Amino acid sequence: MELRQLRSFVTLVESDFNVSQAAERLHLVQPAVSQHLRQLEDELGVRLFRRRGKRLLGLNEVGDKVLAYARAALTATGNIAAVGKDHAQEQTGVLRVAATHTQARYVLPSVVRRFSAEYPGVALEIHQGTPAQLIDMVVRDGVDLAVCTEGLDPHPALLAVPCYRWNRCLVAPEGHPVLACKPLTLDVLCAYPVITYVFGFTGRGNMSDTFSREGLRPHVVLGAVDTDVIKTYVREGLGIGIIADMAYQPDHDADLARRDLSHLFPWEVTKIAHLRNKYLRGFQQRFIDVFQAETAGLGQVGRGPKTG
Amino acid sequence: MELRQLRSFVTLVESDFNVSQAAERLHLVQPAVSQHLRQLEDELGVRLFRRRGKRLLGLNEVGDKVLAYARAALTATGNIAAVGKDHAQEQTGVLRVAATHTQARYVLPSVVRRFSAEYPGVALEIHQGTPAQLIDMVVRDGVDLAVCTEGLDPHPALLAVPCYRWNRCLVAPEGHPVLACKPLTLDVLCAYPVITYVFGFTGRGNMSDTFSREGLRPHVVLGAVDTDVIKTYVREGLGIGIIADMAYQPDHDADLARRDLSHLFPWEVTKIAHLRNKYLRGFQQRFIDVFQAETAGLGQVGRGPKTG
DNA sequence: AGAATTTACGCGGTCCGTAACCATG
DNA sequence: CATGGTTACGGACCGCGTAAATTCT
Repeated sequence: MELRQLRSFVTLVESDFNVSQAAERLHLVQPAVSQHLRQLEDELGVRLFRRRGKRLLGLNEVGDKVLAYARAALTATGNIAAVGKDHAQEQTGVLRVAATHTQARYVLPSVVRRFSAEYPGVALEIHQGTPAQLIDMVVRDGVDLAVCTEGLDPHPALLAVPCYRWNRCLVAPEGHPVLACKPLTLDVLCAYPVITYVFGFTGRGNMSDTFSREGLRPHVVLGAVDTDVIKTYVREGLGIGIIADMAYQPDHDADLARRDLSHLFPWEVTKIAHLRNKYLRGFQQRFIDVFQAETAGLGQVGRGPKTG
Repeated sequence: MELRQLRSFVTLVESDFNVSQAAERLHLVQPAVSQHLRQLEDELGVRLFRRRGKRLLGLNEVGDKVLAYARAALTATGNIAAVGKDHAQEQTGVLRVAATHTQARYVLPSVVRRFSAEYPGVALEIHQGTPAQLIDMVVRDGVDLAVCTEGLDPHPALLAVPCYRWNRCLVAPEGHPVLACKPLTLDVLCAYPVITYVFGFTGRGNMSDTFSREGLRPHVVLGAVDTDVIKTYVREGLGIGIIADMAYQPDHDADLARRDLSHLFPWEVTKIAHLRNKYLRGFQQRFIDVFQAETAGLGQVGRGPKTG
C-alpha cells in the first residue's frame, strides 16, 4: 500500500467519483489514478466502490471504512510535513482563516495587522462565508482556522477555543425617538421597524429566541449578512439597527447614536475552530493567541462583561 | 514522503537506534534504512536525531513529534489492510492474546475451545506475562488483546471492556482447623500461615489493602504468580491458600476444601484491553463477545455477585 | 581491531505519460 | 458522438542489494 494510492482514493471521493477530475487535481493523468485505485482494491482483495459498468457511483460499506483510515493516514503524514516546515522555516508559510463578514470587517483587521507585523513571511488568506460554510471549510481542510460564533457545537472533528464575548447594541440616527426611551426594553424595540442580521448570522438566532420567549415579534424590515448594509439603511431612516457591538466604529459612525443592549440579550461567544487531529504550526497557534489578545478589550471569556 | 521511510523511522526507534537491527527486522539491508532516514530528514529539512558522529543516540524534540504522527500514519494504513482482510478472508487470520497465568490456565481454555470451534481458520497465540507486561505488549502492538484485572486504568491509548467480576476463596486440606471457623473473618485468616499471589498479580494488591485497612498483617509464607503452585504447597500442608475463585476446579481439587471469601474482600473486575486507534477484525471483536459469554457464569459486571 | 554507518554503483522493477481502445448515455 | 474509463507500451526514475570506504568504540 502506498500513500499515493490513498491520495488518489481520497481525492476521488472528494471529486464526486470522477476519475479524470481527481487526476487533474492530483496533477496526474487519468490512467495513473485508475491504476492506483485498482492496485488498492487488488491488494486489499475487496471492491471499494459501487459501480455501474466502468463508472464509479460511490463507496460501498468497505470503502467507507477505508476512507476514514485513509484520511487519518494522510492527515498524519501532512502533520509530519508541517512539523518539518515548522522547524525548518519557522517564519514562512500560509495561514488560511475563514470568518463571517462581521468578524472579517470589524475584528480581524487589528489582529491581522499585529500578526503580520510579527510574521511578515506568512501569507494570509481570509476566506468568507456563512457560519455553516466556515465549519465546512475547516472540516474539509480548506482552511486552517475558522472564526465562529455559532453552529459548531456538535462537530466531533473540531476543537473550538473560546476567544471573546460580545453582545448587541442599538444604532439609530441622532434625534430618533427611540433614543429618548429609558430604559430600553424589548417592547420598545418592537415599536419601531428593525434592521438586523439574517438568520444564522452574527447571533441572530439567539436574538430572535429572546424576543419570542417574551411573546414578542419585532418588525424586521430588513435582514442583512453585513453590518455595513444595516448601517446604510439605518442612515436612510428605514428603521433602527441592532448590530454586534464591535461593529460600531466611533470614528466612522459618529452620525449614528449607539445604545448598549447587553441587558436584553444573551452574550455570544466567538471561538476559533480548527481540526482536532491536525498539527497547527507555530504561527497558526500564535494567530489564535494574537486574536485573543486583540479582542481582550471586547470581553474576555470567563470574566465580567466589558463592552466599552 | 513514503510509508517505507516512516516504517524505517519507527522501527529504528523501537530497535534502540541501531540501524542494522532495524534493517533486519524490516527484511532490508542496512544502507537501505540509512537512506530512508536521510531522505526523511532531507525532505523535512530538519534533523530528527541526537547524534554523536555517525551514531544515532536518540530522538531530538522534532523527532519526538514526528514519531507520534508516523505511528498514527502506520496505524491507519495497518487498519486499512485489516479492513481488507476482514472482508476478503473473514475466517482466517491471527489472534494474539496476552493474559496472566491465572486467566490463561483457568478462564481462557473454555473461551478458546468455543472460539476455535467457531473460527477454525484463525491461529491463536496466547502470550503470558505480568500485568505490567500485558499492558506493554498491547500498547506496543505486540498482541491484539490483553486480559487484565489490574494496572490498566490510566493508559489513554487503551480501551478496556469489562468482562466479569470475581473474588477470592480459601482453600485448605480437608480437616484443617480453619475450616471449622464460622464465620470466616480476616482475623481468622491471620491466625494461620497464608499462601497466595505475589504483589501485582491476581488482585493481591486489593487483598493486602483490605488487611492493612483493618490494621492486620497476614503471615504470608509463600507468594506465587501461579495458582497451581499455591495449591501444591497447600496440599503439602504449608498453610492455607487464598486464591481466585475461578481457579478452584471441583473436578481436580476435590481433596481441597473451598470456602467463599467474597464477604471479606472487594470484587475484582477482569477486562479486555486493546488499542483504541486500532481496527479490530471481526473475529477479534467476536473473541471479546465469547469471552464475556463464557465468563458470564462467574459474575457479570453490573449484576449481582455469583461465584458458583 | 571490529562493529556500525556512509558512499558508490548497477540492476531490476515500477511509476506515469502517451496513445489507442471500449463503454455509456 | 462526447464524456469517461481501461488496456497497452515504453522511457525515466528510483529503490534496494552488493561491495568498498569511513568512522567511532
